[in-house]
Amino acid sequence: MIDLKYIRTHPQEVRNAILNKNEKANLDAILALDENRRKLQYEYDQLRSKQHQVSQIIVLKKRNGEDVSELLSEMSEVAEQIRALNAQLTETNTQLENLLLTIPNIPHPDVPIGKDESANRVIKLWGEKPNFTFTPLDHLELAEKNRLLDLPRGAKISGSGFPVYTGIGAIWERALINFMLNFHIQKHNYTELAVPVLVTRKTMTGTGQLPKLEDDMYRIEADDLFLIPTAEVPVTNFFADEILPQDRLPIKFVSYTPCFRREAGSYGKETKGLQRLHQFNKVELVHFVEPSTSYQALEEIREDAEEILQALNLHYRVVELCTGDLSFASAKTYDIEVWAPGLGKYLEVSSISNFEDFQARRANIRYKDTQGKLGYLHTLNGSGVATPRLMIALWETYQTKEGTINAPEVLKEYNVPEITESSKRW
RNA sequence: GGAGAGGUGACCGAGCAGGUUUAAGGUGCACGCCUGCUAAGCGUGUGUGGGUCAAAAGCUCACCGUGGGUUCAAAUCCCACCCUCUCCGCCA
Repeated sequence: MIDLKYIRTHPQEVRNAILNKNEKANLDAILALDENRRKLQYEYDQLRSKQHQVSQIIVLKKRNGEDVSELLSEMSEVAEQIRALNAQLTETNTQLENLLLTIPNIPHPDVPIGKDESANRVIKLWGEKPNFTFTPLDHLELAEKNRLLDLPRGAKISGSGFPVYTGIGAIWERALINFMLNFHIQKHNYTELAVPVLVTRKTMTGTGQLPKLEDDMYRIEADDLFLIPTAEVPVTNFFADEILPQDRLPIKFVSYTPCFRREAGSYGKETKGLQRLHQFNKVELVHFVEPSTSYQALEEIREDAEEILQALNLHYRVVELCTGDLSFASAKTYDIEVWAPGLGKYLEVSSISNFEDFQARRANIRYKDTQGKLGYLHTLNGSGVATPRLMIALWETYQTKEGTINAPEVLKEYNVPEITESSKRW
């Protein structure tokens, strides 16, 4: 959420942000409602103040046995006006709040302005595309050969986009999650959180998924709960409506959860194999920081996520998103894209964003600085990383001429078996 | 799901047969005084948000789980909901 006072004083800047992000929001309506609200508030305050004063007079007169019936009937009218004003005020505030929730975050000035991903900037390449002496298979072919996945049965159980990992495929999945969690906990000093995957509407609004993306969320209608699209939602809201002392910052959480996305409107786009799913697993990194340090923290999370790919020795690139490709709540985002040799393309495995105080305002997360002053802290997060596309890159990168798959060194510590002919155990 | 108890400021805790309580008192915290030092004691201050103001001060409004309602007036009365605890039932 953008500060209403800021909108009032910098309307053009907000207008540009909405435009550059390809969003729609009615700024004029907000400004008009704001003005009306302040007018109503003033009138309401005046009348309430009068009511308080007369109330004291009534008390005194009654005590002296004087007649107060005239005052009462006079005040009865004032009360009626107050009720009417209050109703208008409540209505105005509700409308204003609802509209405010539709204003996207303002991109950081450094972010390249652009309509879509064609304006994104590749800012880094790490490693090289592996060379094969044979034509590499894609992950689906490899999975079939080695019985690592069963997508048809997943579709039978739940519909398309709900994968079943089988045998060693499942073991690798579990090991990867464990590896990434331990890596961030031990090397990067994160605290692990195991959180609910069903959350309330308020929680979903706090991080900015609602109201905009309701159609993309799975919803449990009977209880008005939502399945989380990312651990960002429950983890960031962990401190909702709280005030943290500055000396506790930064706070860094890592959390593994399954993630659920309806992907409404994206059917047919890059859906082959594990590329786009309704349910997948992800390890997420979340930071709560003092505002002046948030861009430093953004780089830190990017490095933390990159190190996972480095440890697995996978080629990847880092992309800085342009304004048109930024998410609703983000001020600046990096995507990390890993190379998938079988598919012959880069796949997004991590998205790292600084939300500045946008989520903190929505979720009401503040901090108290050393002078005792209150302010909204900054929140950030990044995938560290999502497993399906990571798995694609792993299988496709570590495949052999025989169609088997070697295990990366770091996963061997997790007793991950090599994937060979004899791996087909069922 | 049923029955009961409860939800008040950083914390504890009074107020709850409506009106000088614009939330008592205590603890903690901050500053000051006193003291050889510490402790004790004394004094002062001590929330959040909105409005007004160039800004600060000041003034003012709102906030006693949340949302409605009754009333000239609500922490206090009424209704609905949420959360916590205890017991029962049901399920793991």
